[in-house]
Amino acid sequence: MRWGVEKRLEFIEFRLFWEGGINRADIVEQFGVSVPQASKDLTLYEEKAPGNLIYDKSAKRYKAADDFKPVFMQPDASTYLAHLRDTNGGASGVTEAWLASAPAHDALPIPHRRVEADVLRDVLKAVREGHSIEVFYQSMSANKHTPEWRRISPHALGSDGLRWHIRAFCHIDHKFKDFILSRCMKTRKHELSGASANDDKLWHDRFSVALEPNPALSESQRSIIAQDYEMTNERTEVMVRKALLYYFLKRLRLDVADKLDNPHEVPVVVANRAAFDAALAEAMA
Amino acid sequence: MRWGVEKRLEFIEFRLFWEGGINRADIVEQFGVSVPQASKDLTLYEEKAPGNLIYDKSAKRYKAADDFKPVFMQPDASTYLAHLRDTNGGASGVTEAWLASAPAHDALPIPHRRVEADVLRDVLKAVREGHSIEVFYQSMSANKHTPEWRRISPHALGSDGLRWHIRAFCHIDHKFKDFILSRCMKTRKHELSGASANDDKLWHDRFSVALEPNPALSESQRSIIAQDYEMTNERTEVMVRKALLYYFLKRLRLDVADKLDNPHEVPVVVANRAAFDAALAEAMA
DNA sequence: ATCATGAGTATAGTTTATATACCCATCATG
DNA sequence: CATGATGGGTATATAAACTATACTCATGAT
Repeated sequence: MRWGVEKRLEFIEFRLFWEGGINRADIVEQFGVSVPQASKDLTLYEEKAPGNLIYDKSAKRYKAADDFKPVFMQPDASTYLAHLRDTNGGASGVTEAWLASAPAHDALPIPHRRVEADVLRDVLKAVREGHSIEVFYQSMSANKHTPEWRRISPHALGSDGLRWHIRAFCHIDHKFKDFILSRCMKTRKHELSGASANDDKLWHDRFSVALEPNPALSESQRSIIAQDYEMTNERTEVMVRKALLYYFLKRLRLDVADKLDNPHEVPVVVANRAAFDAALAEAMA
Repeated sequence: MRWGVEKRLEFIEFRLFWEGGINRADIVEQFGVSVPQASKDLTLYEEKAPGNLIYDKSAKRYKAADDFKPVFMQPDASTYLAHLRDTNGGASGVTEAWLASAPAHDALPIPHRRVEADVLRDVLKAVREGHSIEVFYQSMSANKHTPEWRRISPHALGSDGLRWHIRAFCHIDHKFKDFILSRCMKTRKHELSGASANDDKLWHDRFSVALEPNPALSESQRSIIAQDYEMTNERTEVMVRKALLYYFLKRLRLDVADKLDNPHEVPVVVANRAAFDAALAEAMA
């Protein structure tokens, strides 16, 4: 089956499963095919997935059968929720919007900072070809009050969940550091690299964070958490690069959770806290 | 032009722009077309976007021209980064992986909890059709030690950035509350709704959070921040539903930033803090 | 010198899709 | 209760897209 046809059948199934129904017009809108072709697609879908499709003459709409069994996709809640998030801001549009009758919804507005496409593109090129590069960078350290040109040898990108940064060898400070992408104003001057990616020890070394359900919760609550996080013996290990450990601490509020948050807001805590703190100290040195 | 063709041209352009080059084989792999068709696509791309494409005979690879000008997509860093994030866990696969020569990268592992597709599907149905529904829910409040059936009238979905919850009228507590999706084990018994979505005042009311660059930063740093966040007079307003205000506080660490974090980690702070606290108190009542 | 690789092209034939036209069932409306 | 609007189905002829196959060319590695 051709790629386009497959996609349309997948779309039909997506709509049936998540929104309960579909019309020819939906297919026409989404893919720009003709009305007869949309008819054929629905007929074809019925052939490939017999019994999933029921035409409700009264509602004038195809509906999903009660015993609907997906064959073109795995029913996955996180996929649907990702579509939902994408319809929210309307900005990025990574996924095509496959949702028609989405529920009322809202995601927390995260004020996000713009990354220049040309900057990212040039950084990617430098990583790919093993170059060093100069970035016009606004540092946030106290003694840097204006942006300045800095030569770096980038080798990877990292994300703390809210924004991406470049992992690079800094030719000024002579060590590997993080450079936040949105603070790179422009780039110039590709040259030979000043360091090997292999030497970035903190990037390659990982610390195994042991998580356990918050002991302040009831036994039943803990077991639910353990189940949700797919723990064994109420324990799970998350491997985190040492270069990302600090962000992990902050993002999951591990530094303040026990003091400031209610236990029911803190499903999991770090079980190997001493080792964690030691690894963090190493990473911050 | 047919939808499938358009998508392939878009793909060609994406690869050229972000990865600097493309081969016929890439198109064949991605879309399952024949080799001659991939050739035709490249020829067609050259027609539609003259001058963008340069064949490097030595490298045996099409490369992006120096003066490359996208015509099938807007060059958008966040789209690329979303692709990048998707290749990370490998789990969801919202976007098709369009990246071949992605840089080394890693996103902070956020331990995430599984949402049952059937639960979400049933909740969506209830929202769509204005039903109430029973969910087998593990509450985290101290006195609820085991999951129990609760009747709710859901009307919307909300996200705090880390996980989604249902916004619903609770038939036990007789008020609107949040029900975290991953803690809904199963659903049953659709009935008539117990409340109108319009009555959920905290959902519909929004508070305008005023953000300003952290005053602890230098003037230059503040002006950079102001520019990044597209502020005018070093101010920007973010409208947040009162029902999400508490999450906003926690996620952006607004409750602890001034005490525990270094100024350079906290680009923005709340400018209308008194009003913010009042709104928050109202929302938590 | 030979071969593998990646690309281009030509031909014949198939699949997919369009445009157009006409038919049917349901339901709301006058 | 006729009427029309809506949503769907189907038939035909035609056009576009795509495949399979086969052969050619240029480059660079062995």
